[in-house]
Amino acid sequence: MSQVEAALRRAVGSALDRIGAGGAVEVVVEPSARPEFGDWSTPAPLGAARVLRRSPMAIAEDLRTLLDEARVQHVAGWSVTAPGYVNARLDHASWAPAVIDTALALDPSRPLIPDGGLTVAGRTLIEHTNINTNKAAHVGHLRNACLGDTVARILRRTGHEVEVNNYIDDTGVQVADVVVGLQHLGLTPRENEPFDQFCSRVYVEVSRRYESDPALVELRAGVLHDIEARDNDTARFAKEMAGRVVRAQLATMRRFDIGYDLLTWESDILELGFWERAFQLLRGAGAVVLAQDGRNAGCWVMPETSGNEAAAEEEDAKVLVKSDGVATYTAKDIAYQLWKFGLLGLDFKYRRWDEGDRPVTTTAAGGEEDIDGSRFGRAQRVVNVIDARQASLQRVVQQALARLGYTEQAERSVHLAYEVVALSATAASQLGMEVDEGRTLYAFSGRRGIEVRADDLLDVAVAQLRDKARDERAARALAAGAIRYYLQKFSLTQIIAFDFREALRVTGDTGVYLQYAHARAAGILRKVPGGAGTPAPPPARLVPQERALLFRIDGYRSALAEAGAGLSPAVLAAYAFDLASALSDFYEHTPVIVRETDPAVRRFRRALVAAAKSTLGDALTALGMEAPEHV
RNA sequence: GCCCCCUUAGCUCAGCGGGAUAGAGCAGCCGCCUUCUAAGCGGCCGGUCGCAGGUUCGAGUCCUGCAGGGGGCGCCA
Repeated sequence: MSQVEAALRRAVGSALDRIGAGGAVEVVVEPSARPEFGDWSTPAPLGAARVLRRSPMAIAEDLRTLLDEARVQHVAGWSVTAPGYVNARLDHASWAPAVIDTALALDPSRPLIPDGGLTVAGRTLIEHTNINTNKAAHVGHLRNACLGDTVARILRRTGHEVEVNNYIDDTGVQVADVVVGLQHLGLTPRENEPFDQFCSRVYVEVSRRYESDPALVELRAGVLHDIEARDNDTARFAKEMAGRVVRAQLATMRRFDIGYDLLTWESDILELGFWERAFQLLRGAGAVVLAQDGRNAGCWVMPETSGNEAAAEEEDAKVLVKSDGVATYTAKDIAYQLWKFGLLGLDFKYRRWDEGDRPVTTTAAGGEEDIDGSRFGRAQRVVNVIDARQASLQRVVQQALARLGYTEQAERSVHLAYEVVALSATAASQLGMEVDEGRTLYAFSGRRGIEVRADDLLDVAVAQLRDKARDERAARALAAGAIRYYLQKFSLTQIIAFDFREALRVTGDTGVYLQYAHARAAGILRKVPGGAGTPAPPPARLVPQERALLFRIDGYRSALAEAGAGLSPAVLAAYAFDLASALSDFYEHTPVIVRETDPAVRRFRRALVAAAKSTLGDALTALGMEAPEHV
C-alpha cells in the first residue's frame, strides 16, 4: 500500500485502541467516496458503535480529536461526516512531491517488497504452459502461459525468488497419435509451416481416420507401448518429434515474451526413476495399496482415507499404477511435485537448451557436468498453473504429500486454478461450428481442429495494427500486448468467452490503450525539456485530474502487493487500466505543458507525467507487456 | 448422486476482508483535432445486482435454500 495509506491505517488503529475499540473493529481506510469529504476515509466509527454502545458520530468526533493530535505525515486535517466517517485531508504540498519522488525512483533492479513482507520466504516454483507435444499452442494454452508468466513477474517484482518450469508432456496417447500419423499417413509439411502446426494437422487427420480404420487404432496401442518401454526406434522417434514441437511452441511463447528457467520432461521423470522412488515412499508410508477386488483390482491406488485397506476398492480411490504396471499421469505428477520441494531424494540431469537469446536449461537423461542443479527445485512454495478442470487431480497430488507427512509442503502446494477459454457463439460460427439457440459457449477441440492458434491470432493482430503503427516492431509489441492483456484481465474464475472482435479491439479497456497512454507520456517528456533535479513543488491548488493521477500513482505498491498475494494478474491489469485512464484524463483536461509559461507549473506537471510514465511502465513490464516510447 | 465455478446495463466484465449516490469497456445517439500522439476526451441512453429467506445500524458483497448455465468425479493426459 502507499506510504500514506499505511500511516493512516496505523494512526486509525492506535486511535481505536485508545478509545477502547481496538481489535473489535477492522481498521479499514479507503479513498474517500467524494473529494468534498477528503482524500482518505475510515468507516471505523460505524463498526465501533456497537461494541462501545455509543453513537457513531460521537465516536467519530473522539477519533478526529485523537487523530488530529497524532500528526500523521502528509495529513493536513481531519473531518467527520455522517453517518460516522472520519476523513483525512492531505497536505498536497508535501504529499504530491513525495509520491512523485517515489515513482521516479522506481528501479527494476530494486524489488518492491510489500509492507507485510514476502508472502513466502525462499523459492517459489511456478509450473505453467504444460502443452502436450503433439500440437501448436491455442489461446487456451496461451491463457495459461500468460497467467503463469505474469504471476512470476509480479512475484519477482515484489522480491520473491522464482523458478519457472514448463512441464512437457512428451508421453501418452496424444503423442502416440501423431507418431502414428507421421509414420503412416504420408502427410508433408506445407511451405514454411511450423512443425507444431504441422503436427496439429496430422493429429486432426489421424483422429478422423481412426473412425474408419481400426487398424490405425491398433497401431497406436503398439506405439504407446513402445514409448513407455523406451530405448527403441519408436521411442526415439517420439522424442525427436517432441523436441521439434517444443522448439516451435517455445518460439510462439517467445513472441509473447514468455520464457522459462527449466524445461522438465515427463519422459525424464520416467527415465530417471522418479516414479519408482515416489512409489517406494508412498508404499512405505502406507499411502498406496494394491487393490485386490472390485473394479480397481490389480491396481495400486491411493484411497480417500489413509491406511484404509478396505477403501482400496472403493470407487473414489485414485489409481496411480494401472494393472499393466504403467504409472498414471497423476502418479508422475506426484513424483514431480516431490522433486519440486526437494523431497524426492533424486535429481534430474541438466543440459543447456539453445533457444535464442534466453538462457534456458532442460532436464535430460544424460546431463552436462557444469550445470548447477541446486538452482532448481528445492522450493518453499509450488504454484501449479493448471485449469480448473484438473482440480481433483491436483488435490490428489497435494494429498499424497500430506500422506507422506509433508503437511507444510502440502499446504504450500498451490493449484492456481483458472477457468478455460471457450468460444463465444459468434467465434464458434466463424470457425464453422453449428451454433445452437441459447448456447453461449463452445469448447475448443484440438482433435477436431476447432481452435484459435496463438500464432494465428497474433498474426491477425499484427496485420491489423500494422498500418497505424509507427513500424513493424511497434505493431508486434502492441499486438502481443493486446492479446496478453485480454487474456489476463479476467478473473481466474471467469470462463473467457473468446471473441475475435473483443480480443483484437484496440480502444477502451485494452492493452493498446495502456501502451498508448505510456507512449503519450513519453511524447510529452520528449517535447518538454527538463529532467531530474529538485523535487517539483505542486501549485497551490491541484486540479482534480492532478489529484486523481497522483492517487493512482500512489496506489501502485498496494496494487502490486495485492496482485502478488492473491496471485492475480487481473488485479494488476485493472490497476494499470485505472492509471492509464487517469493519465489520459489528465492529458486531455490540463493545458498543454509545452506551452505552459509558469515555470513552476510546467516543472510540476512534467514531473507528474514522468512519475505516471515510470509507474505505468513498471506495471506494464510486470504484466509482460512492452512499455513503448512510440506506438 | 456428490463436488467446483458462473449469474451485476443490450453485450463482455470490475466491484478485494459488508459501509457514503452500484462502476468500466463495447454497442447506440450527440459533441470535441490551427493544442505535448483523436488508438484519445466529454455528454446522453441504459441496472427490481438470478429468485426467496436470514444475519446486521447497514448486504451486489456474509449465511441458508432454490432456479438457470458451465465444468469435474476414467486402469486418459
